[in-house]
Amino acid sequence: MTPASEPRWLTEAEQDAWYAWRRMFPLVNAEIARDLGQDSGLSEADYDVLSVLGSTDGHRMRISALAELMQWSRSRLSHQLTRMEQRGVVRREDVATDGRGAEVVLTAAGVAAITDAAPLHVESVRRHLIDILTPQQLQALAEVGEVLRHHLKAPRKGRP
Amino acid sequence: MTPASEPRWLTEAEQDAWYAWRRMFPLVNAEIARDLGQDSGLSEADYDVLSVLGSTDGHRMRISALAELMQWSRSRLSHQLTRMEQRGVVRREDVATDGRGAEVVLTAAGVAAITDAAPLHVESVRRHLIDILTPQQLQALAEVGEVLRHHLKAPRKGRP
DNA sequence: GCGCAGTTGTTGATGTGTCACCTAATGAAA
DNA sequence: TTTCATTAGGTGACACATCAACAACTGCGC
Repeated sequence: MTPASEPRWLTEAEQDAWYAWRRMFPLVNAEIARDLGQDSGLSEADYDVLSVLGSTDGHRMRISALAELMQWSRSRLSHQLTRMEQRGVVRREDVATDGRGAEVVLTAAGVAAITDAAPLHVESVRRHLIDILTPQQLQALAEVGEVLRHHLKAPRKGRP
Repeated sequence: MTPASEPRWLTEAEQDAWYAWRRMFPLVNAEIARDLGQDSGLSEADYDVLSVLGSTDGHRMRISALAELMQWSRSRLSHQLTRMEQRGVVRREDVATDGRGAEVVLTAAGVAAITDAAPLHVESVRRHLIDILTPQQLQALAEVGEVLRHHLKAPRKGRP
């Protein structure tokens, strides 16, 4: 087989972007996750599930649909729902039209949890991210996210 | 106690930035981590430790210094080093000047692992992030990282 | 020297994500 | 109807991160 050619190492500017990328996300998210735990006793995973369910009508959703919407594996969601079910914030229900399927439903406690948590969480996100950046910087983030998401769906070329 | 005032919900533009933030990082990093595992049999944590040690002279470092440099807890690093030591890529050594202390040293296998992995990893990072974005977007990322990192060290104001 | 607070590094328990594998049900083809 | 590939969802083993607790050692004040 042919020997690998010398790789294109990162330039100074590229390294800056790469290190920023690697560092900023875990740091900021850790702050937000810490707030969420202290303020509301929820993990980020808890919050994400609750907030999606909270914005559906009937506060319910087919499990596989929820997994796809959140871009989670079914396995991960199943484990997460088991934990949340034990804590009483969601409930599983069989669905009549498909014997294999199941739905998740928010319990009253679940509705209360997300209703209480949401305002505090928004403030936390503002404090640690949104209010720190300029509108231009926020727009740049959204733009980068758009480009990357688009590229994931349709990669320009496969592995060399 | 006083009732909480209505929170400042996110505007459309702010939501775009927030969703981009939440989604792009895990997705892109999962791609890069997957490449790393397939190409080199390493986790991201493995790679980070190996690459830091590989760029020190003597291929060795005091454990607490390594933890601080990587912004890891000592506990996390200790567990990680135990796993890596079992796989033979690093070795722990007592340090003479301080009976409490210890150093990590790359083994020959460790040097080979990082030497082999680095070029493939750079290509992967280019493929999934760097080469997709324009120089302006890369600079924006670096700038945002800088602002956020600076803010973490000196928050403008405490919790209201 | 003696006592003691602080540091270094490790360990075990717990919670979570991933992977491979499993069962049950579906729907379509033979 | 019988077969069979596919789909929905769950389970158990493992890898990893975090937390609290711990032992060993240091270096300072006395």
